[in-house]
Amino acid sequence: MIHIDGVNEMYRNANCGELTEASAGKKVTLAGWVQKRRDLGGVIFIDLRDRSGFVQIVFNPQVDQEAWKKGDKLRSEYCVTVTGEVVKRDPEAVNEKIKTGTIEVMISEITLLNKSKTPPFPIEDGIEASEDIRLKYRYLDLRRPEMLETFKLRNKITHTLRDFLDEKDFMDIETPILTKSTPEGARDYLVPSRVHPGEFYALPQSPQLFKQLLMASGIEKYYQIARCFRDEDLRADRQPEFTQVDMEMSFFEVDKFQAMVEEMIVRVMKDVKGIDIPRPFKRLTYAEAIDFYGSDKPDTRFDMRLIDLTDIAADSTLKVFKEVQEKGGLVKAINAKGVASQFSRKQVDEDLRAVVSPYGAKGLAWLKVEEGGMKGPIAKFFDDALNARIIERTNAEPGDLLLFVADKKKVVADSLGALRLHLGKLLGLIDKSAFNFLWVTHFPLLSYSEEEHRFVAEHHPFTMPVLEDLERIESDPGSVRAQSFDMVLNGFELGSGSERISNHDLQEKMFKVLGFTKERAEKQFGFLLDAFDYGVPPHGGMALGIDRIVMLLAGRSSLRDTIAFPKTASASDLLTKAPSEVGLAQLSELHLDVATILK
RNA sequence: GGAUCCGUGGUGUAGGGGUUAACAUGCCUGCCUGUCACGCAGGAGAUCGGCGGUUCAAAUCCGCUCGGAUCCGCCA
Repeated sequence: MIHIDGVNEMYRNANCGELTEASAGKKVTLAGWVQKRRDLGGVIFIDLRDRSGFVQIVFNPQVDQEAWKKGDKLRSEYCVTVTGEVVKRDPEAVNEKIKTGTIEVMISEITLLNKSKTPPFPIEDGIEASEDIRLKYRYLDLRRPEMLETFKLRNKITHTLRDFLDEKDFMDIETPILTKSTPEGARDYLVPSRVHPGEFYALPQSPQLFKQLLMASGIEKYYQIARCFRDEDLRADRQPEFTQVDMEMSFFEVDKFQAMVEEMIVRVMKDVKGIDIPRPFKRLTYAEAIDFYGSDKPDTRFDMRLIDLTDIAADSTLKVFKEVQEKGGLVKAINAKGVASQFSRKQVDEDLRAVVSPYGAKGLAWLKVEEGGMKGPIAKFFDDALNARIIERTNAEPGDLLLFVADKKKVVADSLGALRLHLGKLLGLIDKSAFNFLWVTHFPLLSYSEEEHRFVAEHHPFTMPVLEDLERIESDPGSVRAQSFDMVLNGFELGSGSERISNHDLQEKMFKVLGFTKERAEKQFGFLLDAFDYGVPPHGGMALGIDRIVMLLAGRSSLRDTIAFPKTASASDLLTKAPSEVGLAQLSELHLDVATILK
């Protein structure tokens, strides 16, 4: 695992974790860190760790008095190189719990390379140290085997991706980090220009424009493992800088491209996890995903679909149910099978309601299905005929718990979607070993922004509309679907792709629909429109988030565990203490000091 | 921008108006030649995140603040 090729043979000619009985009798030189010391007074045992694992080394005064004396001084995380003979352990001394437990190394020579302070937390798996301590001493945290394994996994994933894309004739091309700010979409990180007072570069949210320009350049197939930057608030699965495998190709055919991406994912899953993922992947349209699961990135490892009961609810005597329909809203429910007895009235009204309320749901109605009727505070609003219809629609049986939200479409989808996920986890309905890849296609091209009082691009402004919808782009922009697709894994969005607009006039029209003046479109994206005038091929592509892939394949719950030096929720780096203040001289040089700004 | 939770020896926790601030582990010293969560004996180590307030008395109650976590908004 660590290559033994003589490049550092003064320090090592074998790896700790790879020694086996086959090496018994050989003299080896190892280099690594003191994992654990067991000093029995005479003989001293030390677990010596390197990147490959660890092995027990033994200091015995009868083997070498000098080495034994030095061994007595070793402490946790001291960095050493040792030489000794590999010996097979006596049968009763074998430790079956460790990989190298049948052998040990009798040390005759030791060189202390560097001492260590006592580490703030033990360098081992499953530690309890809080995350801020781990991040402050990230270099120690990364020494822990489970962290090391995650980065080995990450390396294997990127390696496999590169190999695959290289086989498919994609060219790895770097695009600028200092680039142009395009305020559409996420907030940009800005970099002040020293040479151009008052002007700024932006760090790329993605290489989108450059990869499209590369298609205009005749590159035909491009990829990059690209760092992207977005100055938005963080989440457990969102960091301000993150890595994508970014792909774009000319003479683009959506289905063929998707098939290739599937092949790539299948390769990764096979090479990295040894798991066979069946193809083709499941597909849902955006509309179906929202309808069935209340989410555009549904976790399909369990079912529990959202069921539309708007029509039945409207026939009840419950006022809110009737009114919702008149206002264009929905009444939907999920059926939590067989768990009615697991939830007290209080648990539903408090615990489950707390799940839906952040999404704007004003209430969570519920019915417990019993033999011959329904039970619950709203049961009185439904007669037997309605109950029968509900039972039929929801496939309900005695013991089931039906949970209803009546509200605007978005609130119903968001809140029941969240409740579905919550219950899936709580009730153990999720097969944690499953990897459910899913395509979600045909997102809306545009969505109305209440804040900006205009339509904004759902994906980005370069996405090709579904051609048959195009006639409605001015009359009913919200109904136009996009030639876009997301890849979803176990409820996480891994990435988005689309066919791009490659026509000057259509791109101009899109900018117009998005509320750009001709001048602003020209100023911000003129270079792209110009490029479209020189025989740009039809093209498209997608980008997949590497950090999230690593997170899911490594079974971690935080993106931070997949990034060597991540940021906290407030976007700071606890190790380097970035961001930090800078001096006046530096600001002045960048024309950012108060005096210059006021001038 | 908003909500919730957390902050006590190096680390992880307990305590919750007056305590010698408890426990585990780690650390140090001594003893120990077959341990592998080594063992045994002893020891050091905490102004309870910071500031302010209430009180005779604050680690404990209140306010603000800093830091961390999760979520909503936000994330083309």
